[in-house]
Amino acid sequence: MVEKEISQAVISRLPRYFRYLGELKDEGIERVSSQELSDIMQVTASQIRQDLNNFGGFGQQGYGYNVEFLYEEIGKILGLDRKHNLIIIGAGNLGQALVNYVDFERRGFLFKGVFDINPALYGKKIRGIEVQCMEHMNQFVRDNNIDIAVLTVPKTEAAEIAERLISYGIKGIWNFAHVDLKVPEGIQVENVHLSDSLMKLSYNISRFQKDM
Amino acid sequence: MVEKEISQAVISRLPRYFRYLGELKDEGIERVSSQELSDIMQVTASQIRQDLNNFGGFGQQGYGYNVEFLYEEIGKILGLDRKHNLIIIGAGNLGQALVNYVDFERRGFLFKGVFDINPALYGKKIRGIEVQCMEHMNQFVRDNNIDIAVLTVPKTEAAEIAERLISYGIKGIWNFAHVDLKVPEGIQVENVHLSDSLMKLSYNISRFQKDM
DNA sequence: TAGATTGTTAATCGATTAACAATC
DNA sequence: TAGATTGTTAATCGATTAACAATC
Repeated sequence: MVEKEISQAVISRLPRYFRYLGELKDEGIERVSSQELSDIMQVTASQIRQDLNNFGGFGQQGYGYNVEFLYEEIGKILGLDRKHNLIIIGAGNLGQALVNYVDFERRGFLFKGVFDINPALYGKKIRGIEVQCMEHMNQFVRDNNIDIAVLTVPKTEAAEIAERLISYGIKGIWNFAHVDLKVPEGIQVENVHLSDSLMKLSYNISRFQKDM
Repeated sequence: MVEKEISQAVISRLPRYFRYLGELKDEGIERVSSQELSDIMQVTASQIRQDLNNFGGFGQQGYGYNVEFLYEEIGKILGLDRKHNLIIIGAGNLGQALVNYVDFERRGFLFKGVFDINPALYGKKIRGIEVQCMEHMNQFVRDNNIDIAVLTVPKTEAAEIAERLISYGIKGIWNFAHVDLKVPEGIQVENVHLSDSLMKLSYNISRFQKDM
C-alpha cells in the first residue's frame, strides 16, 4: 500500500517539534496542548495538529499530548529508532568537525569509517577511527552495511564519488559539496549548501539596511 | 518607499541561480533563455522568470538573458558586492572548518577574528588570526566594524552570546547552535541546524525502505 | 456532566505554473 | 518583418489557518 505522500515542508518541521518536545521532557513536563506548544514554538496550533495528524492521532481530546509519548513517536517517524551506519568521505576540517559537533551516536547514526584521497592523512585517527584510502571504500561499505555517506569533498569530485557510493549500495547522501547531485530514484540526498545559506544571510542584511 | 516584500522561498533560490550562472559564465556562454536554464536546473522556466522579475527585467524578449549581466545582478541582489566583516565565536572544529571550507573571502565575507571561552586556545592561529578571549569581543566588534557573527558554540551558551553580540552592534548571525535564537527586529539570523538536516535524511531513507 | 482540546473539514492565503500579449 | 522569448496577468495547485463537531 502506498501511503499518502507527505510534503517535505511537514518533514522539515518534525525535527523542530522533536527538539522542543525533548526539552519539555527534560524539564519533566508531562503533557502539552497544541496551544501551549504553539506559544513556545511560534507556529500556529492548527499547523501543529495538522502536521501530527499526517502520521496519526497522538493526542487526546480534552487533555492534549503526552510529551514523552509524542517525543518517542516523532523519533520513530524520523527513523531515529533504527541504527544507521555512516561513513565520511573527505577527512578535512569539515568532516572532522561533523563527527565531533553533531551528536551522531546519540541519535543512532554510527560513525564507522572515514576516507580521503590524500595519502598524507592515511592512518590518522578521527574519533579513534583511521582514515582509509578510497580504494577500500567498496569493500568497506559492503562489509559494514553502511547506508549513509557524508560527502565533504570538493565539488569537482562530488558527482563521481556519489555515483560510486551508490553503486556500492549506499541509501542516503548527506551532501556538503556545492553541487546538486543527480541520483537514481530511491537514493536520498540531503543538501547542506553552506555558501547558499551565507548568501541568504547576506541578502537579508543588505535588504534591511536599504529599508532604513 | 517600502518595496514589496519578497518571499524567503524566492530568496532561497537566488544562490542556486547564481551558482549555475557562474558555471555558464565560466564555460564562456554568453546568453541563456529561461527555458535553457530550466532544462539544466530542473525548475520551470516560468518560475525562473517570475523569480527574476521580482527584482527587475533583466532579460530581453527574443534574446533571453545575458549570462554575465544576470550573474552580476543576482550577486548585487544578494549583497555580494558589499564587504562584510565577520567573526567566528567558537574556535572548535566546526569554526575552523567553516573558515577553510566555504570560500568566504571570494564572496566579500572577510574573516577578521575568532573568539573562544577556552583559554587553552588563546593565541592559537586560524588562517593566520589568533584566537582571542571573549572579553575582547565588544571592543573588537566596534573597532573593526563587524557585521556578521558565526556562532559555533554549544547551545547552552548560544542565546546569551547572541544577545551580547547584538548589543555590540552586529547585524546578522549565522547560527550553527541547535537553538532558535530570539532577536530584535532588524537583526538577521540564518540557521544551519545540522542535526535537523540529518534527521530529514533519516526520515527519507526510512520512508523509502518502508515503501519497498 | 461540563470543560477542554483534539482530529478533521472548510476557507483562505500564497506560491507555482500556464498562457499570452508585448517587444526585441 | 517573422521568430523568439521575455514580462506579466490569469489559473491552478498546495499549504496554512480557521472553525467546529467529536470525544476524552
